Amino acid sequence: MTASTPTRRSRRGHGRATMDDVAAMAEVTKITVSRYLREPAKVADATAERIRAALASTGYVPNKQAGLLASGRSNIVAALIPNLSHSIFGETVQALSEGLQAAGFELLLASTGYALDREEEQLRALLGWAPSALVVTGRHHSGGAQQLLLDAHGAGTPVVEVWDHHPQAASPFAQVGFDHGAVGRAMAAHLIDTGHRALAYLDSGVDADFRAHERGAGFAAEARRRRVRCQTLRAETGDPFDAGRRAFHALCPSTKSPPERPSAVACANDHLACGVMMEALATGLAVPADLVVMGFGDFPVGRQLQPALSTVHPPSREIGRVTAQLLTQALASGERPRGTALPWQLLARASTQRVC
Amino acid sequence: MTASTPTRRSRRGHGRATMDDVAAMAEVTKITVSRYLREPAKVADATAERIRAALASTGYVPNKQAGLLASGRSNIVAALIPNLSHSIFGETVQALSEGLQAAGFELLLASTGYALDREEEQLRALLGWAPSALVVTGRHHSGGAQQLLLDAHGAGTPVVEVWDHHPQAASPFAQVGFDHGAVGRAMAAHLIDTGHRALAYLDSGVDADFRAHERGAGFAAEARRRRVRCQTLRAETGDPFDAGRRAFHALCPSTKSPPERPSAVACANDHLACGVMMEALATGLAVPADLVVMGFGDFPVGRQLQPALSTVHPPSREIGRVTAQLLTQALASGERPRGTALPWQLLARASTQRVC
DNA sequence: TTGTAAGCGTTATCAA
DNA sequence: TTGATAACGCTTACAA
Repeated sequence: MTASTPTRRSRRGHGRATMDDVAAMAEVTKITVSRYLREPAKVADATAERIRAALASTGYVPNKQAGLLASGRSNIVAALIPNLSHSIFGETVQALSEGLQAAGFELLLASTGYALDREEEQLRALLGWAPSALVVTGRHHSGGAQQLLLDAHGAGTPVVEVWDHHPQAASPFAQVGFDHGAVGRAMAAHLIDTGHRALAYLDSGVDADFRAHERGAGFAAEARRRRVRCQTLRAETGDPFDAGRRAFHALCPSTKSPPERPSAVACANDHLACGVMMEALATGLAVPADLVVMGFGDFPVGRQLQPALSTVHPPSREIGRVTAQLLTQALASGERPRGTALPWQLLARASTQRVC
Repeated sequence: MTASTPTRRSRRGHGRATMDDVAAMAEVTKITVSRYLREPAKVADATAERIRAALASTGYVPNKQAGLLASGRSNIVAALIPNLSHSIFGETVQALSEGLQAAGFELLLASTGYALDREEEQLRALLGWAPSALVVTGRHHSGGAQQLLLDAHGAGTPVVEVWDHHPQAASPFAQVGFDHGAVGRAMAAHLIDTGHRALAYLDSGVDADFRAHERGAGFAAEARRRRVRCQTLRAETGDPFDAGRRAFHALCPSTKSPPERPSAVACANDHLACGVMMEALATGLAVPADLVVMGFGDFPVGRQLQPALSTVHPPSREIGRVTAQLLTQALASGERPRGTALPWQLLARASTQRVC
């Protein structure tokens, strides 16, 4: 006993113990081992005991490709994310991963690096795993990618678009996120309500950051509706702090003062906003007295600045948590997942405080 | 011609086009299709043309479980990371993912949430995919996990420990990272060299953050060697900014002044350091005049603080990049990967500047 | 409660 | 240049 040299018969196998090895040691056939692994109750106690011993002594690890191929269903959820080094998506992925793991699913991850042309390629690679469900970011996809998603959807694979939830544009897929246009409008409204009549939106320099552009569009629309002047500027690519710094000078040349220049700048994210604010302070403008700045994302840095940065807190973790839950339910019941709009919060901190 | 209804014969299949469907349409057998997919040169031009057409019209996506099962090798690299919402690991994972994808590998990701007991479980799940290589964080593993890694290593699967590189402790696995003890010593040396004689290290509150503890040990050792007094405090769990704030009061009660209390505090990470510094400033201490603070990680926030936070810049992206490269080479050549020590940088910014 | 037979979709081997 | 056949390691369906 216990001498655990598994019977090696295979020519192609990779040397690990197989179910047959375990079965031989437990003096049963592999189907009984398989059954024990999935429905232990259906195996006699004595047999189970022998199988347990064999399992332990061989160090058996089931081969998933074989199992999935045989059963026809994978327990993989494939997710395609723009960028993982961005803590915002990191939180979503972390929560998604936790939720899925708890339910026995595995997360297969790919990132596009915000490159639209890589989306289709990556998606194709992910689909090769025959995932049980797909998670993609946003509702804007390249033509090829959209078709792949539609095919998967058509074949009954749940598809969830995270970080977006557009009230009108009826996507065929479930959306878990929020309306970025509404966020943009709320940002503009906040600034207008606190007395500003010359606004600017500093948009993300990343082409494929559609959600930032959408917030910008909402921002501009609200300004138009309220008949307030509004300027939009696209940030340069590269380090967002530096881009913000440079954008400040483009928006607020020292020769001008409001309403010639904006008295309030909203940014596509907190890092840009940070740059704008630091540079404003360095130039001698007071924040919020001379210039008001707000960002998006509620990055840790914003809370620590002097003055603290007003921003919008997105439901990053919630998106991951809810998506995991939705998918778990959908996969268990066989029904299509239904999207959810998740709440965000406008955090009016010191950087946009009205000065008396 | 385009009528693309694949022959559905299977009872258990999941409805996608298989290689047989493509073959039937191209009027060859599946092995020829398989060959075309892997070695197009070995297929006659006319045949290849028909296969291409069939491929496009069926929208065929190869089933990886089947391919991997048959070939015995997966192109999966499995990685186990403490936490993805932490931007430090996010950068590593992003770079790893980019490098692996470029070489045709896929990244299967799991996170332990810094829970040691989950490591073995997660590792076991990852191993089920018969990954071509394993990436784990650090060199401290639970007993079961260590055994699993050793087994994999013994079976010829490359194993890389990232974010660590211990000069003495000979790990059987390749290490790509740096010596945290050395970082701790350098931090202490920096503070002592700038005139401080009462130091403190604020350690991470996370039990499994072994690397932070190791930096602390190095820090304390250097202080001892230089005969400088040094105190170590474990941060509370929870929000690191708040933990830093509270730790400040524990370390520097208002009743004491140096050398009764430390004149320099090094922290396990920049967020803790931030908390310490903000609270010091709020309490009326000047930084760096009355108290010097430094962190670790070079988080974006540190550069933006007033004064800018001194810190250590770890090679986060480099670790991912080099690991991908190492594994790609090792898998191509069949040789074991060899570890690398990567350089970090101590960034002495304003928060530890000597005051004249 | 346990087992037999067939099959999942692909690739390796060897033959034509 | 192409194909027939047998794996790969597991699960489903159906018996015993």
